[in-house]
Amino acid sequence: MDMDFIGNWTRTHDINKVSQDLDSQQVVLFGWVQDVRDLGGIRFIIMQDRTGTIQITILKKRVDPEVLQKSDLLQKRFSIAVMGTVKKTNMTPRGIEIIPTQIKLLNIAIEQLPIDITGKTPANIETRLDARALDLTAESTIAVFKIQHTALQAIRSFLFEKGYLEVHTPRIIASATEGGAELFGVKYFDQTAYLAQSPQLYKEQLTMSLEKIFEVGPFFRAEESHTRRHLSEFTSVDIEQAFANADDVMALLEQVIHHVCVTVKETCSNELHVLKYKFEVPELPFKRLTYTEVLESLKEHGVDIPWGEDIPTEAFRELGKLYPFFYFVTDWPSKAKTFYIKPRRENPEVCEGFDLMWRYIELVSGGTRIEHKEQLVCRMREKGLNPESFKYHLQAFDWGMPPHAGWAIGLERLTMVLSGRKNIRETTLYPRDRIRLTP
RNA sequence: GCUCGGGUAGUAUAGUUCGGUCUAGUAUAUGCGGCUGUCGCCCGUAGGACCCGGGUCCGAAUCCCGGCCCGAGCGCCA
Repeated sequence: MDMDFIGNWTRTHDINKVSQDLDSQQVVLFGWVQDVRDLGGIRFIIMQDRTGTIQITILKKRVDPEVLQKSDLLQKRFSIAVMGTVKKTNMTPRGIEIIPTQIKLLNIAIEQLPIDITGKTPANIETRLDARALDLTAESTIAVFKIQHTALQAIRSFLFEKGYLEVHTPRIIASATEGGAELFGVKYFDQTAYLAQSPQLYKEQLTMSLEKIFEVGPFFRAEESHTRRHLSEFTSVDIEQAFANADDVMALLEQVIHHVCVTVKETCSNELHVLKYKFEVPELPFKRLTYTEVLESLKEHGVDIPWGEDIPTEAFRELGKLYPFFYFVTDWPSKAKTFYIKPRRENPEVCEGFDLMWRYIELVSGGTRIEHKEQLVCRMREKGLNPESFKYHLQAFDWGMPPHAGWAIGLERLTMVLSGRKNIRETTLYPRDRIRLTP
């Protein structure tokens, strides 16, 4: 099949920018064939780009024979350019259609696509991920990532506005940053290195220089987790701030989340409509429950957890039914949190760590950090960690480490909340999990 | 890692309980033909599948054993 060249054509409009205001004007559109409906004497080409779809209408008796001939060839996913006239009409949902004067065929696709991109016969997530590049062309999939983009943009602009500096810490590290989560090892010349599970230690160190920082980036956990909310590679939105405590960063966090919800709701109404999903902008402040209150609340509903134990998933699911929106869980037992979270001065059994939950999903975790070296070393030992392997981190505490606090949002989990997806792999372009390493 | 559940055309599924009209049904997709206002177009037509290996049996998609792959939940973790 002969292909055309773009030549001197330039795109004049994104497809969603073509409106009734452009009636009778000539436009040049680039995109793909999403669907062809041929009724005999009339043929409708549904053309798609990342912004939406538009109908190209071909009246076979009236159209230029060359255009007709070209349109005979078109199949789903063929990449095309269309020059044509915008026509106002009451016969399409958008009130416009394109009457083509010239069509260029830029590239072809196979006849039998591995998944249905129009949504008529939805495929399972596994099948979709195997053909992810194609799956990502489905309007509903695009919608998820537009929402993610909008959320991230909202977070960034909010934090920039508040004076946070965006930073980039290493992904390749020499040893465990936190203990706990398993690390992926990598060959690093003649040494063994690891993929970072979090920017935690670096961002803490940066509070003694840049004071208020944030970072968005991928982190890696070599856990055996096999659930709808875990990934081996995920995107973390981290902040850390000097001269602040848990209360300060919780207040910041709920404002960030609120701003994200408002922004997504305002600017992604089409995407939310495509996804058939609605959410309410949460009211501030978010509910704050202490760990002890959570246990009491669970006990009233028949779930008995001894104080000090971690809260199992099943209990969180129960809790999510009682508090179906955003809520904080604060004042965790010190032994249930990592070493760098600060125990409360008046009662060291509990700490200044918190989680922001959405129903049963842990969206964010954070807290006040320990700023004194001796206490930090002491906590490392309690957790069975060797302070020697943290010597480069610990030396920073000799140089005027300020009191500080911070948090980390799981971006894919936040996207689940904002898009109503129930599997985290739907909110990641190319997910990596216990099983999947491709595509 | 543990416990369940599953593997049938490109996709999504029915059939498996209790083996036999299963020559494996349906939808959608694909090919071909028809149709001038569709928008999940419609109508006709064609081709297309029982994860692999072994066993029981006159007979296995269905039962048994082994393998491979996948999902959900738990644990771990965030």
